[in-house]
Amino acid sequence: MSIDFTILGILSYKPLTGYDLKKIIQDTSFMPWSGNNNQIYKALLELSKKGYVTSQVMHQEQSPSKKIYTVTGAGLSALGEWSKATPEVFESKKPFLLQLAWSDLLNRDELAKLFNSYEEEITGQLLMEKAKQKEGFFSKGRTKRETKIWSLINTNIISTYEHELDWIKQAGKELLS
Amino acid sequence: MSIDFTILGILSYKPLTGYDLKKIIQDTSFMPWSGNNNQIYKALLELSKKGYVTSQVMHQEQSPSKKIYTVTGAGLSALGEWSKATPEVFESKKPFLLQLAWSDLLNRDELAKLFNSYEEEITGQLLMEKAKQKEGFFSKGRTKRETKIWSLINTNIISTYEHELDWIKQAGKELLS
DNA sequence: TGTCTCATGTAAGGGGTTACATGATTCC
DNA sequence: GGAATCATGTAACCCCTTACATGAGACA
Repeated sequence: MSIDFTILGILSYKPLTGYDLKKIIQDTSFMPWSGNNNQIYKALLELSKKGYVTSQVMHQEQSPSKKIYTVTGAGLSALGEWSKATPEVFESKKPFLLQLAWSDLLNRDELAKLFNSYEEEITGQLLMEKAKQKEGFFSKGRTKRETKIWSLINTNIISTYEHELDWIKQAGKELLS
Repeated sequence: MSIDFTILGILSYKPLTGYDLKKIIQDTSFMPWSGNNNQIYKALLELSKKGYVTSQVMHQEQSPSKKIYTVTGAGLSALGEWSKATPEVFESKKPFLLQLAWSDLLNRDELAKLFNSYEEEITGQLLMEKAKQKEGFFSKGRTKRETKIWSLINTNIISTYEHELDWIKQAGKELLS
């Protein structure tokens, strides 16, 4: 569902091709899609049918032809409506908690190894996120307020991983000391 | 995939019916499934085929017959192997961040309303989680260590929502002041 | 009378994933 | 020569979700 609004949102920033959208979605961590083609091209077709986007074919000599998609007035107002809707609460889906739940089967060393590898994974993820944000699409907005909003989003993501890191460190101390 | 191990894990605590599993999965927040029947009964069939669980039909006079599932040795060792695997990092899928990303379309009042309703939703969720944990399956383990592990899981969930609450309050101050 | 709990299952559909297909250019 | 990037699309599959179906007893 919301991949539609994600696409409309990105296009509201500027007209882009499906390929461009794919790249943005792929390396924006708070967009929960693989960014692989099937969905994007399918969604663009549907959005066209609904009149939320229009496309223009650009022939290029060197590269293959592009379809540049532009959001319409109807698309923008649909996006605005969606923005105002009551937000859903996220569900905390952490596969690690599931794994941890039955880890009393493991001995002390195995448990310690599990905790260490999770800590390493999170640390790595945190570094990646920080790197991404420097060059990512969501660094500088069109208005001051948008820049501020995007900075809040980035803060949320980073601090979520930092919070998890704190938790796993504390948990390790409590369990393994 | 991991619903299989989740089922094995729960059954490792004690033998149960599909119906019991459904209820536990439904009201355990870190198990990311609807807990609705299709998957559970299907998974139990597959687990039977693989020899990870066995079932015994119990006829009852007043209620419908039950199938009580018990985890086998093979099932337990599969569960143990899975527990040792390198944990995946969770992805922070928060629909609210997606909604926020294009909220520069909204005016100040609409934005304030959006922030308030998210804060309320999270507050409500936090209360629910705290209530759940008091009576939930994952309150007291079989061993001291298991009790400690489950308490760490519960702490993770609660503090994740608390962290989100802190963030939204701070974000509101920064954006709307 | 109607809804809730116990108890097991089926049907249909949606959303997402990976992999495949094509074809040109650029870079090592 | 082989891999990566640009660019659009298709095919197959998996996981999960909602809704439906049945049928009995309990409770208001």
